[in-house]
Amino acid sequence: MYNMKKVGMRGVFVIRIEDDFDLEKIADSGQCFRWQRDGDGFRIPFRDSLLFIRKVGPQDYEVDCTEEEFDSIWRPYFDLVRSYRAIRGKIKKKDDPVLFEAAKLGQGIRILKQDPWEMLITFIISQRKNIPAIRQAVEAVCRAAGKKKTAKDGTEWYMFPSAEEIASLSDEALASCRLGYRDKYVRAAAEAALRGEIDFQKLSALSHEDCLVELQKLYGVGIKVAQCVSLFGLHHLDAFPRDVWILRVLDEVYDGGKNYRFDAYAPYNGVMQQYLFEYYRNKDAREVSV
DNA sequence: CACCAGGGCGCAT
DNA sequence: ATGCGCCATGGT
Repeated sequence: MYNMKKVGMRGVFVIRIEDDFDLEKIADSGQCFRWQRDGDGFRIPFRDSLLFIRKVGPQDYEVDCTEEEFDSIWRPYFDLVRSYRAIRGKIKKKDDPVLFEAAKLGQGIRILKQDPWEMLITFIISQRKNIPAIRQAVEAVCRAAGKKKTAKDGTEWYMFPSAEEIASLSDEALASCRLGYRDKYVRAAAEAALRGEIDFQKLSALSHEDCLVELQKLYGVGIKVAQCVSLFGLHHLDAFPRDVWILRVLDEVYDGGKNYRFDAYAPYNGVMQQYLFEYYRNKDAREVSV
């Protein structure tokens, strides 16, 4: 626990996180679509838990769970046992000034350990959508099929639905989530899961490459979605999803990717991908405001 | 191996 | 009001 020590304890307590950790940047990084801004903090749903977390000092965060819950659920979720500062330190300015700058601006981004089933459905839904639209569609699916929960403070929220819950939706109910042509992919994935054809335990034990091959056997899952599930759901940190922004930066800066040093950053190419994604997606806005 | 359709929303114009 | 583009994929 080199990057975290507790400062107090109660149902609400404050933890100190000394490693790279920036809630705003993680929330904006396109890996989680259900975080909700609440006052000066965030409400974060994960499986059957809801965490409220807010920054109360340079490295201090107030959380509304017990210490045991933080250690068993949220510390793994935030991947706090790993040093992202050390990963960032692998980037040398002279080798790659663009990635160096991206990582400087993206300091604080981490790769969350999210639920693989949720990631599969979420990234199937994500195709050809922008981030606000993904948020809306995912929330609609949760409201239509997920279990309703009430947090300790009375906040009502919906769990991400299981395969059974999604499969049991009528065509009309699923259509009401406005997933467009993706609804058939979502239904197919739920039915495949019910037939026992998706075993995330087995997938996470496979090599990253074999894992991608297996995921792509699912209807509606191509290389991009497979990489996202692998990175954000199975925590294969070398997975490198290529969305339009990454293809753009590879094309414009790295000669179509030929000059990008994948070998130098293995097995953390996925972390670098997050820095580049964030950097390039916000490039225009940054240039206008500066 | 190239297109191309298919939904719907965010966002700039 | 209107068109363009979005963390793609399957079909032809």
